[in-house]
Amino acid sequence: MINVLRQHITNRLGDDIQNLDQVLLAFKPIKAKRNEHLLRQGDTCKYVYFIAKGCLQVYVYDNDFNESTRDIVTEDNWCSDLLSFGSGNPSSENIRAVEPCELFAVDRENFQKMTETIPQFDKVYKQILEASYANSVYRINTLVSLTALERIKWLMEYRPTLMTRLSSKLIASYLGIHKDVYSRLKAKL
Amino acid sequence: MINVLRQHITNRLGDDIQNLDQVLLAFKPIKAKRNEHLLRQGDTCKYVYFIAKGCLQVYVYDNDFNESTRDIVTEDNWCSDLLSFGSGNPSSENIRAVEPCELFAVDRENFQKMTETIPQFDKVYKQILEASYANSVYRINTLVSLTALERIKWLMEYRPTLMTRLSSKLIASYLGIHKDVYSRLKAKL
DNA sequence: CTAAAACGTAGACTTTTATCATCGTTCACG
DNA sequence: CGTGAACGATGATAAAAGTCTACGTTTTAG
Repeated sequence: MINVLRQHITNRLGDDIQNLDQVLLAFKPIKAKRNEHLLRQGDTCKYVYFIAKGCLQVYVYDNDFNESTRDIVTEDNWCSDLLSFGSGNPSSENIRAVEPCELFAVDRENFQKMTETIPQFDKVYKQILEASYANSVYRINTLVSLTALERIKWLMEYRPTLMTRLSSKLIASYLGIHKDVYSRLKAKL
Repeated sequence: MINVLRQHITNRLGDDIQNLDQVLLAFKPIKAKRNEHLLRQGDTCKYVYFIAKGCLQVYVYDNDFNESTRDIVTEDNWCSDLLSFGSGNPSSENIRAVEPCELFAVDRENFQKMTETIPQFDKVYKQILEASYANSVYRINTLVSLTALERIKWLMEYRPTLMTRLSSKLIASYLGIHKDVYSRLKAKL
């Protein structure tokens, strides 16, 4: 399974990477059960996770204790609260496995050491950041410029597999609408 | 005015930076008039801007050709469409000066050369990315978890100067609500 | 300086979204 | 297995947000 991570990195940096085995050793394999939490708000985010298999939800609670999903991350991607991870400050977010997951986790100490000593790993970090940022930018633009119905259509076009793979409740919370509304609008397509 | 940029960098990296003068030379001073565009959707974003003075709006158009503001960036911060800038692909965003601005612009060629050859500048780039990303994460969480009224209160608390400094129209578009709604809700506080 | 344009507020009204309750269905777990 | 909890759909209703018009004020540009 670690080969999924190896492949991910070589795909991005080419296969002439020194220290790749050393990098891979810093990652701990972790299995997360469905609904298991990897991070709770108030705790410091101690790891960056690479998802080899499964799906993670990053969410916050609104004033009425409903979940609002900032991001849904699937296999072959990275997931963390990078802000808390980088600063050591308590996180305001929660991360939960919405499917049984196979993950690789790297802690802050190893992560920082590698970004400082292994230039290739530093590039990986920048790519994680850039990809996360790109994703965020698109998401903000959809949230501020589209209606609920348009956001549903957007998801169908750009991340169609999510809609069949995940519960309606989760999709609705990702789109920033209520599950009842999602159910009705979806029926009208 | 270039000293604002010099100060910004030394504040973050300490003042023992080699090549700082070389770095600063790569930045072109630019004055932008109120309402002048620095980027139009469809064009490639050629520069990263440092704002020494003034305020920039990053926005997209929705289906009805209304502006939806992804971000508002003020002095002592960086602004760009990093996705288009990094990839060279056409941007889907627009950037406009909402006040007369004094900017420092660095183009892609110089930027990439510096990230590769000057480790200190690479750190600056990572900090720009991290700050932009952190900002985006907060923004997504407010957009998915707060009502219009709550978002107004949020802005009053965390970016109060924006509310007095900018037009209601712009603030409303930043909050993802219509100007009429913003006007009414504001009156009810 | 002045006319035109843009802006901010307000009222009336429509549409969209949220809330609440209900009811089969599905799913998880003992 | 069976049973209790979670889920998804739907109707009725309430609340929130959007739309349109109007009007006085401010800003802009010639």
